[in-house]
Amino acid sequence: MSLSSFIATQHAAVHAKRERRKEARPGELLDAALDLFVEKGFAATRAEEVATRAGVSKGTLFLYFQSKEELFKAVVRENISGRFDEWNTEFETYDGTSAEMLRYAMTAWWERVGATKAAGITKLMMSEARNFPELAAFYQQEVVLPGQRLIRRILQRGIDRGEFRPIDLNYGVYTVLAPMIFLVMWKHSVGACVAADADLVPEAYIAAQVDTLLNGLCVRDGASPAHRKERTLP
Amino acid sequence: MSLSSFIATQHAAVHAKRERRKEARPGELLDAALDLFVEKGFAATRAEEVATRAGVSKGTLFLYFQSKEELFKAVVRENISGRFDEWNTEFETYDGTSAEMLRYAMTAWWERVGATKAAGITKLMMSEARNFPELAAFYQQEVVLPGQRLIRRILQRGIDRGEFRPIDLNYGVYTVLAPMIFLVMWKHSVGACVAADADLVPEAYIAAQVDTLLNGLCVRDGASPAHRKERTLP
DNA sequence: TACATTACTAACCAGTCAGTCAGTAATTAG
DNA sequence: CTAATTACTGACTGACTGGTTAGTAATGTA
Repeated sequence: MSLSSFIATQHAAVHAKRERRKEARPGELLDAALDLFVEKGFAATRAEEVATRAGVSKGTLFLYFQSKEELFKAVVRENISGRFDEWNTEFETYDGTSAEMLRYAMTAWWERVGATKAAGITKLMMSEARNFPELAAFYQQEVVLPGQRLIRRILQRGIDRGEFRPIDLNYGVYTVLAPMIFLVMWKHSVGACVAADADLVPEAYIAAQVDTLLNGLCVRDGASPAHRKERTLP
Repeated sequence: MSLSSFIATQHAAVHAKRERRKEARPGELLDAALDLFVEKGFAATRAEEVATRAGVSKGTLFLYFQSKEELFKAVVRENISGRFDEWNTEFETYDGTSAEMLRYAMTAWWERVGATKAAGITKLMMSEARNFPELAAFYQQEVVLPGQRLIRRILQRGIDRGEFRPIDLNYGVYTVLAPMIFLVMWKHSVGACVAADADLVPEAYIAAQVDTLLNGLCVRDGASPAHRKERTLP
């Protein structure tokens, strides 16, 4: 829970007194909404619960956001959109090999997005896009397309430099995207309710995916990289 | 729509006459439920809609299934569980290379599962597991664990034969699983409502994933396989 | 202190939905 | 043909929810 919504909750619990804090409300409502949307999804989150967690009544929520859908859009804008500028410039100035760059991108993505609540929004959209087409279109424009462009640029760089094989980028993008989306989905579904999920450590998962992505499963013809152990045939 | 539920719908539409068909009802209800669960998810599917599509009233649905959750479990048992015996024996008798085997497994999975309505159940579970923990536990036992064991056996075979690198199988399983789950999620979310999805052809996607999975993104040191085109440095 | 403004609340509305049950009608038994 | 059985119906219940609004109380102003 964020500091502001903690304070809001304390206010609601301790003082029964009604307060007027026009500037703070939207932020507190957005924090509460993010928590609940991530935890329960869009459809299953009740407007009144968001309001209560933010320390206000349901009426106040609809005073600041004209509908539940608008509330959701505001949450996306607040937490996801606008991060892509930062990422794009970061990768323009990167000067290592493309393999290193891809590894860095995927590990950094986990630290800065995958492991945060923002990733819960990705899971939510994958889950509920079909039932809320307007939100899906919004998210597609605001998040998916920018993300795909970024991945494509990394792969294109590797191919241009002769480091990566000249694969079809239209599918190569998904080769990078799929393991990340899968991890988010898994952590927010199975991971949230099945105990047996402890054996999927995100950092190790990402490392394993990058390794296979770069080097493949098959044994190699050429020189052995350090990580590969030799093995005798049975 | 299956033949039986088509007949049921016709009955409901044409004859207003009430019929007694005790043996046919469960199957028709399960067919209708599968369609609707796949299309709208578990929570968003209304019991009455299932009944109507099966050509009966809501009361009749609850005559055959004691609750919506039990209806869902029956759908899973009918459509998914019990397919694993067939798969296991099929792979026990396979005698090609492990690379071929993996490619075969993933393409066959798409044809026999991914492209069918059954895959919609996978998407549903990933989406709603958190809100329905009991269903999640059921699905984990009935579907997820058997599936993971199967993938693990394929990879283990490759490693035992010296065809695959000796990777950590606990993560290797996800290397194979992730692209398939991602495809299902994508097709059932973005693919169901965003037009720009036409550029993801499942068969080509699977082929690209298998290729990268086996050979990696990086250019190779050794001899070129047939599919790899040589490319001059810029 | 008196009045005006407005952030905020709580009761309310209209609509939804899983699950129930008294009753109806198709079928079978006697 | 009558009576018993039972598959089936649809109206109903009670709980819930997004959104509205009349009214309340905190604050500013004079």
